[in-house]
Amino acid sequence: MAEDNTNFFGKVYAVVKQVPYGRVTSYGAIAAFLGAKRSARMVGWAMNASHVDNNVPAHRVVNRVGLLSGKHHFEGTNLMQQLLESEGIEVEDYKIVDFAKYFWDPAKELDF
DNA sequence: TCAGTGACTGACC
DNA sequence: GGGTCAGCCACTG
Repeated sequence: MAEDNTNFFGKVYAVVKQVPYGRVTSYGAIAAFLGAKRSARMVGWAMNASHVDNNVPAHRVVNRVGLLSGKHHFEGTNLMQQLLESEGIEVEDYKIVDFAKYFWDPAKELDF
């Protein structure tokens, strides 16, 4: 399941859970960190499957430009944005403002 | 087994 | 600056 870091999904969950409060990362960054940069879609798919696991802050994972591409997968139409704003992240029109400022790179900040 | 699909990304035009 | 295409891989019917 989510805690099993032996498979790709498990690794994705493990990384996403390490994202600090008030920070965000991208699908590509996670994929690259896991050694599968070309498999960013799998990260997104993992998020799709992670909605059953509340411990996975999927709202902190956005695409490479900071756009909340997965907002429609959250219950409300703006739940994802509200969650980010509640963490002090500026979000405008479903897009993170100063994305680079809040960006958290697992390859640099994390060390598996 | 095969084909379609997707919460992505980079390259090209 | 924005639209399109191909590559990537797991899941579903």
